Amino acid sequence: MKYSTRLSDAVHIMAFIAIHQEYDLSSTVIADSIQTNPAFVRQIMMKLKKAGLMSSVNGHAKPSLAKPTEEITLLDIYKAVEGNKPLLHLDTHTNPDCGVGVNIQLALQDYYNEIQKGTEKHMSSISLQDIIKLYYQKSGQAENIVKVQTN
Amino acid sequence: MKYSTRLSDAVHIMAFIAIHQEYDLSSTVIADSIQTNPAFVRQIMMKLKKAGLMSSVNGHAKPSLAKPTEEITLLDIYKAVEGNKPLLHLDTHTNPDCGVGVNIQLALQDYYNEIQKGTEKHMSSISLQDIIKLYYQKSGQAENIVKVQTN
DNA sequence: GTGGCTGTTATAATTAAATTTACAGCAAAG
DNA sequence: CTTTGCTGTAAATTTAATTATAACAGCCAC
Repeated sequence: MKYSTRLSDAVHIMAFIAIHQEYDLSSTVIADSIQTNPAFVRQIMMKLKKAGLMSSVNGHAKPSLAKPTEEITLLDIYKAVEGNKPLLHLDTHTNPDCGVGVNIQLALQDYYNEIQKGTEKHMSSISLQDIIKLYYQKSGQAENIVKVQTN
Repeated sequence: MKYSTRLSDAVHIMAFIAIHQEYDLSSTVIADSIQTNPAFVRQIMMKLKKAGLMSSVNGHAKPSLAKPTEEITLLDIYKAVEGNKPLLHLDTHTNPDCGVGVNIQLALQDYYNEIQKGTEKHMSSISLQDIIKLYYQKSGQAENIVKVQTN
């Protein structure tokens, strides 16, 4: 399949909203920045909304974050758009008549779960605010602009 | 796309070889355990071989591990079969005319790299021996059988 | 030499994802 | 109260990474 870029796109959307709170932000405007189409943006936005990370009103092009950027973590966004999809995937099609096949996968599962937990812990330590701060560093803008635009 | 199960299958193959060193292990026999086809098994085995994790002789159905199971890590196997494929994927199709789009993805990349490094460190701490040990626990067999079969 | 295997390539089928189209319903403007 | 543009949502299509399959040259042991 294609690689999923939902997490990246969702962060993009959230950051875009945080940075441009003063403008009208239709799904079309956001889609133009991601270079995708509005329906896809709306699909992701609905997942973020259902996860309690942003809010919006039907027919009204003014989405807003539901919490301060410091309180939204990368893990929150990951869970919102990817659900419980793990990073590593077992092969669940092994031969059930082969004890080795089944039990090796069961053993692997324990280690995959451990890895997943570690990664999620790491993701929960990164906030949207951290990402936006780094974004401003990357784009060479002054730090005080961050404060103006995210309040 | 489909989810990649190459890592799981590669571990399966390595463990299978470690556990059944006394038998002839044609790609067909191994494929039967994973319930896939021999050519796919051979493709993965070649990657493991090129990474220096196992050895085999053309025309001879007796593959063997190139190192003791304690010295082969999950990261070694991951790198062998997935190369530098990351776990999280940036959206590289954002609008280049939109500064936000580009710089948000650049900021994200730094955090993704950090996460990747953490995960790889974790994977490098898990050995094939660990997985095989847990496999024997899962299949309810005595620990001493492990020693007989992996020496 | 024969049979069975590995190593290798090329092609098809599968599957998860993104894209696109479509439309019902809401909100604000006139 | 009608128009316009938007959101929310579902369905159908296209794209892309993967697995599956087929084919065959070359090696090994008998």
